[in-house]
Amino acid sequence: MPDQVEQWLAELLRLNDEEEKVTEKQIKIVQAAVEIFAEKGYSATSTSEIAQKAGVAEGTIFRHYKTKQNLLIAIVTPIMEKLVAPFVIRNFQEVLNVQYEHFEDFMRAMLINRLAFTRKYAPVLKVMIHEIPFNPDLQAQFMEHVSTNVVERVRRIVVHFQAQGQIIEAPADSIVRMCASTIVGYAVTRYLLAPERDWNDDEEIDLMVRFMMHGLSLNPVR
Amino acid sequence: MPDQVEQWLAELLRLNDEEEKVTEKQIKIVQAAVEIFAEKGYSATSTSEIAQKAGVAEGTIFRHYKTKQNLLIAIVTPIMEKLVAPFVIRNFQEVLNVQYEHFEDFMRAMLINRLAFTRKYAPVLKVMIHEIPFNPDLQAQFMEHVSTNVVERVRRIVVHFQAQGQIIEAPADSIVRMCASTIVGYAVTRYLLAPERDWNDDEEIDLMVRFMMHGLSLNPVR
DNA sequence: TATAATAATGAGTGATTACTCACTCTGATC
DNA sequence: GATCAGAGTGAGTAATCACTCATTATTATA
Repeated sequence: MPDQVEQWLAELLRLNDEEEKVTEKQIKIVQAAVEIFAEKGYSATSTSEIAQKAGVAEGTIFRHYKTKQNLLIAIVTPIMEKLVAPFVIRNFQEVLNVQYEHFEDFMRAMLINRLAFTRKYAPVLKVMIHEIPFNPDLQAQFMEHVSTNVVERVRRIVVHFQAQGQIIEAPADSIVRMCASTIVGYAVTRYLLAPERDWNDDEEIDLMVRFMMHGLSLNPVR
Repeated sequence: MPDQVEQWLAELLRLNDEEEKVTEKQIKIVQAAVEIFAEKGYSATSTSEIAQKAGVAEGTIFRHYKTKQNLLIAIVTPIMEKLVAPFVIRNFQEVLNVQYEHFEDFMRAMLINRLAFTRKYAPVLKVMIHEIPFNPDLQAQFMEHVSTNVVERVRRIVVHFQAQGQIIEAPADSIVRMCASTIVGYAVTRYLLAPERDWNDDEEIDLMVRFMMHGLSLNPVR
């Protein structure tokens, strides 16, 4: 776990905002904070506990992150950005038209890609999910990134495939929500609720794609 | 909101364990606690704040609920039991065989029923969802009620309809999870994420049933 | 090696925390 | 009206909270 966290941390924090200097101790702090936040929740975690686990003086935390809340934001923000990154690329719609002739291919690709992301950042995503409802700053971030950017773009894709007659004519928002529920439901079960279970990811992905494709198909049942 | 909360509270606490005496102040305390827990989270809520909002001395809270954690449990436990109640009735499977010839009817009935429940107890369910991952007692309760009771029973129903050839042959757990994701995804979006949006519940329910039925149907797509 | 700048420290701060307890209040029973 | 039991109180407690700051250690540049 430490190795893994340090790996993506170094990666993330460095390419965050034009090469801000990040010290060893900063990495240790974020590392420890993520672990404890994910285990006991943000509010139930004390800064002294973080300092102890990070092997750092408590003052060091406040030297780099002025407040405890600031530390939370510094942890969640880059992950939130990376979470939506694949949807915010410039030529999203064009890539789609060219590369994915069928809705199914698009869904499978996205599913595999974002599921790998979830595995990689599971602890931070857990903290994110839990703290968004109680933190106005995170709420604003979430609204901007996920609601405004992602949902709106995916909506357009749904409309696109509806016009092609590949999926049913129903409110695009509802279609987006049902697909998102299927995927998020798996991600949560897979990595948060029962990560120790034996999972056959390939089989589950095939099943979900089938479920969603059939669910949105025009064909009548039976 | 207060009226609503008081209504189900009186109803709940009274038929909880053979008519334990519940005072006016106890109702006020639980009422205030639920509201603040739902708004800022359990750990971020102080007992003094609860006392203030309830119009009660802080000592009164600890007279009835020995600890803050105890108060949380006293709030969540009865709702957790009611949440799974429809699945735990004695002759669940028989009712099903007689009353619901088709999988679709069963799903629609459950969907409507549990969605009404979610609307009624939304604040407590929010608290429940947020605190289960961090509270061993609630975790144990959830495992017992939801995992052991509900999932196991619904699993058997899925297998039943699979044998009848009404739905696809896939791991029953996965089918249960995908249906649960669809429903929970709607409940969360409807009552927690965007409760102020204009929702057409009947249309959404029809759409979800269609989505799940098509998703699990045997027919090949296109 | 000297100097400047930044990183790191940890004892100390007032505020707040969950919880206690000696006490008062209230209403039912004899 | 005396007695008693439980409901309710609120000042008080030790512990812990996020955060500060004067001081020291480390590093980079000259």
